[in-house]
Amino acid sequence: MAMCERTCIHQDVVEAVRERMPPDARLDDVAELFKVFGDTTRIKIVSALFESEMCVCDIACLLQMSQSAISHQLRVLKQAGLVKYVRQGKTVYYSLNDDHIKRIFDQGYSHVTEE
Amino acid sequence: MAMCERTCIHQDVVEAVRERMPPDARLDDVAELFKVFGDTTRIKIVSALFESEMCVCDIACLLQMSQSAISHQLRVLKQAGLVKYVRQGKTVYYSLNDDHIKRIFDQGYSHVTEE
DNA sequence: TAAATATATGAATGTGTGTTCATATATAGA
DNA sequence: TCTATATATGAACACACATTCATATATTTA
Repeated sequence: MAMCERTCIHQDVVEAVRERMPPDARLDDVAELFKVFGDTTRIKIVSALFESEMCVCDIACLLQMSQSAISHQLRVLKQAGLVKYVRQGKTVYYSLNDDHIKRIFDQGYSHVTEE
Repeated sequence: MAMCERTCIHQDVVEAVRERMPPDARLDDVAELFKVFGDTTRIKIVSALFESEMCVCDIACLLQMSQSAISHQLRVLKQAGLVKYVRQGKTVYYSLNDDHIKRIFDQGYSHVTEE
């Protein structure tokens, strides 16, 4: 049985880190946010919306995926507060909610390209 | 049956967006990276390592989780190239690989706090 | 060399999630 | 009002994944 599951090795370090870390709830929110970006389909939708607002139909066409799959993922993006939409007759146009999203994406993008 | 799964509504928009979007492989990499950040345990480990390098034992102690669970997640972080480690006797000290990680985290963090 | 400790890892399990399929809803036009 | 089209959504299914459990490996110390 492992000793270290009950006792820390460096109590002082652990205490210091614990005090300086953000509260758990905050970190959970951060993970939740990144999780939304952590899907191929969703990141492609976001990437597309950087260029132009788009209707569901066109996104499905662009990504060669079913309309249903796109709708479901747009729902996730909407619930995360990343996209907004405007209805115009039969079609619904989606766009990004703010440009902070672009900054988050760019940081990730530059990380994978700088290698 | 939906018409829009075969035909785009705005061909011109779709074409323009397609041309300006990054290649699929790149976007897959970006999603993969964000997915690593998109887990509560991993984001807490990363957040802890911002403060100090730490051994597996202390991380487990800090997060009140099993040593095994932490080891498994450190493996994921290592495979993603986010952490490095140094062995010192029986203990292994993990630390962040570069400070780009901090910038990515900060963007996500400020997004969830600015609400 | 034997015992203790820190870490790593494979298998199993339960849970989460993305897509599909079928269908419902909403709007426009005939 | 009936039909066509664009979108939304619930259920089902397959797959991914995080943790646990048992155990292996590595290193130190007695």
